[in-house]
Amino acid sequence: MPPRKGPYICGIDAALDVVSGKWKGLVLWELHAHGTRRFAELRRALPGVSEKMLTQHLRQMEEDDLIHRKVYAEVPPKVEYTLTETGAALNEALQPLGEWGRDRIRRGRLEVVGDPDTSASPTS
Amino acid sequence: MPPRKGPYICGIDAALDVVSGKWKGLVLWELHAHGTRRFAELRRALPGVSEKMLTQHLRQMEEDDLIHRKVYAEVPPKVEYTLTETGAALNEALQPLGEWGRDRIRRGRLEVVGDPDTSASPTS
DNA sequence: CGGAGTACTGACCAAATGGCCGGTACCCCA
DNA sequence: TGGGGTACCGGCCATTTGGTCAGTACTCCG
Repeated sequence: MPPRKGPYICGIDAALDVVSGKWKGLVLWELHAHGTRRFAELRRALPGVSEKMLTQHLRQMEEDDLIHRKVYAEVPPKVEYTLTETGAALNEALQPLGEWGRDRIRRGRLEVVGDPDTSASPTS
Repeated sequence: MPPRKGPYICGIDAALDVVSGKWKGLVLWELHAHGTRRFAELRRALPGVSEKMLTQHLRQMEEDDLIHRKVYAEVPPKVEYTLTETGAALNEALQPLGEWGRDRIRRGRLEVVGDPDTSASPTS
């Protein structure tokens, strides 16, 4: 694994690079919503995620300094994940995007079909 | 191609779904910066993109109602791409993310290694 | 008349991504 | 004593993603 692909053209793709991965957005979201989550809690929060992918994503995010991993040397293993400052900042930056996404979901992912020209006769 | 994968857990992944793709972020960026671009202009703006991928991405973005495609029935083909309102809104929503990404690039993708404990001796 | 440009499309292939399953080491509960 | 839970790791495989290359139809330029 190369140290995060290549030279970036603009900030957008640097950021997108870091959040691309089927579950990373959700992990960020979970951690943002709950502050601290254990491995199994995250797994349960992400319906359908495999343990392998979850660990893999978590490790990458740790390497990218988005999350912090705290291991307790206890007998039934216990690991807690939290957002780092950078991760929290990312989440802040993701808020408008989430807003946009929610809007999009609300409209059924489709703009109304009518174009401005035909808007002379509304709903009748 | 299913109509944009599945039920989304939150707005974030709905949005990420729509911008994931090696060049989509850059296309958005280009269109935002220039307003209107022709196919070949976009190709030249994205160093390394293949024509196939570019068309593919553009078609998906059109289907997602992010961009508008205007075909001129001229002899040497001419097609112009512009952002739709939705696309422009997406771009707005991406600004903070771009900001975050630029920050990240500036710091060389790495937080300073020193931890708070050792910060007693500053730069002297 | 040949070469380049325009905006694509499709075949074929390689790499990346992610899913399934099995194993680990140890504990608690019935 | 056996099953479930904890937090993983690794192999194998299917799907997805993206790249390379060739072709299209027609025009402009030298």
